[in-house]
Amino acid sequence: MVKRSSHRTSGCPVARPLDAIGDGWSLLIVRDAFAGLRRFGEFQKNLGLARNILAARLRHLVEHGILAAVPAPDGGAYQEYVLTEKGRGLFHLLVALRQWGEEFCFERDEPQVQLRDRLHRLPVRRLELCSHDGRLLGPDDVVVAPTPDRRAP
Amino acid sequence: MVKRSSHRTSGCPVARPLDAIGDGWSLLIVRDAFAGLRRFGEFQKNLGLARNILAARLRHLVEHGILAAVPAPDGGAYQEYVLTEKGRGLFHLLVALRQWGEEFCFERDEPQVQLRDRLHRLPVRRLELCSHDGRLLGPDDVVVAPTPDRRAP
DNA sequence: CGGATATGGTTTCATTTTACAACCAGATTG
DNA sequence: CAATCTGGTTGTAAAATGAAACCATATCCG
Repeated sequence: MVKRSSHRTSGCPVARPLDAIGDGWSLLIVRDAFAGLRRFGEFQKNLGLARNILAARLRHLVEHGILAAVPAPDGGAYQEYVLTEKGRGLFHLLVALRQWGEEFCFERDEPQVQLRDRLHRLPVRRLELCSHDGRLLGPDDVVVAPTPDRRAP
Repeated sequence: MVKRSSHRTSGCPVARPLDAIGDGWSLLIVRDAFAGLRRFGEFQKNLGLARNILAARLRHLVEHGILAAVPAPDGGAYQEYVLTEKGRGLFHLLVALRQWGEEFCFERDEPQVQLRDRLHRLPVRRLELCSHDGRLLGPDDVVVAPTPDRRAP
């Protein structure tokens, strides 16, 4: 083998993120971070993965700027892992994963959980992709095209 | 080692999908399937991955009901791989991945592509998560709660 | 103070997965 | 009927994964 293949140099914005979050654990760590978990032990207990793997994943997520290791919130001697702006940007991705899981990965008679609006405690809508003028868009309604030059002047 | 850990039995709808699409290639295959690719050779050439890995991934995606291997569209001797309903359900997930990649995985001066409305060729909006009554929701505006019993009567 | 225990990892080693390359079989082409 | 294209299936080596053992600090408890 030569090395696990990297998508760093791909020009496709679907491919590049997979280096950072394209494994079986990273997104679950991020999910737990959204849920408020911060400490190594909390993640380890909640996810049940091997500690060396968790350490490697946390390091990886920190390197990719998704989590930040902050030194000590309450004067404790250890560090905590908190979501960065980039990490919080994964919210819609997690919601998409969740809604797809809800719809396609459970039998009808299985107990399940759902996302609700914190204010009224009612189920949220499905994610929506809209055109500039507000029409709902599906797979056949979009095309990919070059982004206009964004270089600083 | 015992076996790569599975999330099949997890009750969390974020975790379960990762067995099906939680690796570095599956989502790219699905992306290409959305783009209209169907044949083994097309995927292989476009993705540049090893043929045995592609064969394994395609088999895996078919087993999970994301792709279907249809026998022969034009009387050809080989099969083609097409998205199922479940596979098409991954649209929003791919869009979320794409938008996150666009925003956080490119330098300002890199050439890039974006998603546009096919009708007017204008950039699409960001994905939106809305409450039942249409308010835009962020990470702090939602909670998870048990889904009411959905068993058939 | 001194030992027990909790926390946050790293190390070791066996197993699995990934990747590349070579090979093979059936269909198509010349 | 030989060459070649398509769609795979073997090898084989490197790398990732996972369980358990180990280690270094901190904190608790008597």
